[in-house]
Amino acid sequence: MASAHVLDAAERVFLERGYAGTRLRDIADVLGIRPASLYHHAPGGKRELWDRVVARAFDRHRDGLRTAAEQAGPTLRDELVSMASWLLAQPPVNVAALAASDIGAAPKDEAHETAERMYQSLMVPIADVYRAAQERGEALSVPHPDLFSGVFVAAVNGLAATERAGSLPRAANDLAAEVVSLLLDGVLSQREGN
Amino acid sequence: MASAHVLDAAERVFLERGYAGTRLRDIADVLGIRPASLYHHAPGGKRELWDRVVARAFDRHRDGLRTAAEQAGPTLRDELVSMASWLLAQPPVNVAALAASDIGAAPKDEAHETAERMYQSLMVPIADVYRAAQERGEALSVPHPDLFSGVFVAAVNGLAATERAGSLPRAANDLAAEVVSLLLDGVLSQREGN
DNA sequence: GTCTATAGTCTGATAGAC
DNA sequence: GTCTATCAGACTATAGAC
Repeated sequence: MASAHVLDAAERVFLERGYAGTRLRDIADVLGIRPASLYHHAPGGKRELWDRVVARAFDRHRDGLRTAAEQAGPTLRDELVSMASWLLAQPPVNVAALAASDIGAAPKDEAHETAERMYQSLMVPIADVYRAAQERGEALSVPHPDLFSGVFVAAVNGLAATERAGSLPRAANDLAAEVVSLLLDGVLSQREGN
Repeated sequence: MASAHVLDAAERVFLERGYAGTRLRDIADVLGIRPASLYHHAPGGKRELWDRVVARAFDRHRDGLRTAAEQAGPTLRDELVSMASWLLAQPPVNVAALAASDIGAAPKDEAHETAERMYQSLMVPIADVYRAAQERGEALSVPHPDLFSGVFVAAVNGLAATERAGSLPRAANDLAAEVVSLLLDGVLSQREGN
């Protein structure tokens, strides 16, 4: 049960309004059915839909980020640009903010589980490529991969938000390259890429 | 009406659970009063409490950021470290994510107003010091102040979130200096400060 | 797989006493 | 300024027909 079609609709609404702000009615409207019909696809109701949506989104991010890194060039910069592009191309709004809004509301143990899953799916893949680059001797000045990955994800999401606000009209690939350059080279730098 | 004490309680709960996830009961519990009593302080009910909390928080951020910049040294780096420190010392959780959770839920015109207020209070003060530094010839490689301010706010918030997750135990001032260094110098750089 | 009908609960809000 | 009592509406969820 709970076909991809139903989860797509649920994800769209949950991402836009958060868990508490979403009514079953909203999801049903997107599908063109009645709220009661949702219980055929997800007997556990609203909470089951949420859990499935979050789990699927995090898995997608983990796989997408890993694949993006693998398909990219050999340098940290190439890998990060590829990952940032993938993130920027992702569905409207960021999964992290979505999950964070729920973390405050959900029971403590469930919140912790969500936070852990987010960490594993978003931070770890980035920290991994960063750590590998460190071992290759590429990245030096920021010792902690976790610090970098946290800032990276936040920066890309912030960039996406700023972009959608309309104040920065330009292409997605350019944006990815620009934010990566900002993090790798810094704003004071004038050096050429690598 | 709506004393600071009441707004403090409301802000604490709203910041933690978001607008939709907050019940008047929760705010009343913090104050040790009954939900109905809240209507004496805010006749407009939940929505009025929210509006006052958001307006006050944004004003506080605008003033706090401006003051932090003024009290800091003459360089962009000093100003940004001061601003980052102030942001990191702010109440639990970030105002941006809070507002964003509401933007998806609120009516379109109100959402636009909230977004505009957030932009004016968070992005503009940072973009201002960045622009001034550009005119002094300090910052070069990122042409758009809006791009930088968006990434800056997001990075600091992401840093705060990562910090609270417990994986990076260290002092707040160090964190501020580190994230500013990351943005100004980049991770590949090994140069000394400016 | 979707529907109607409805139960049960929660929540925002109002009225009026103290 | 806070209370009790209460209403009206909205929401999740269930039961059972089609």
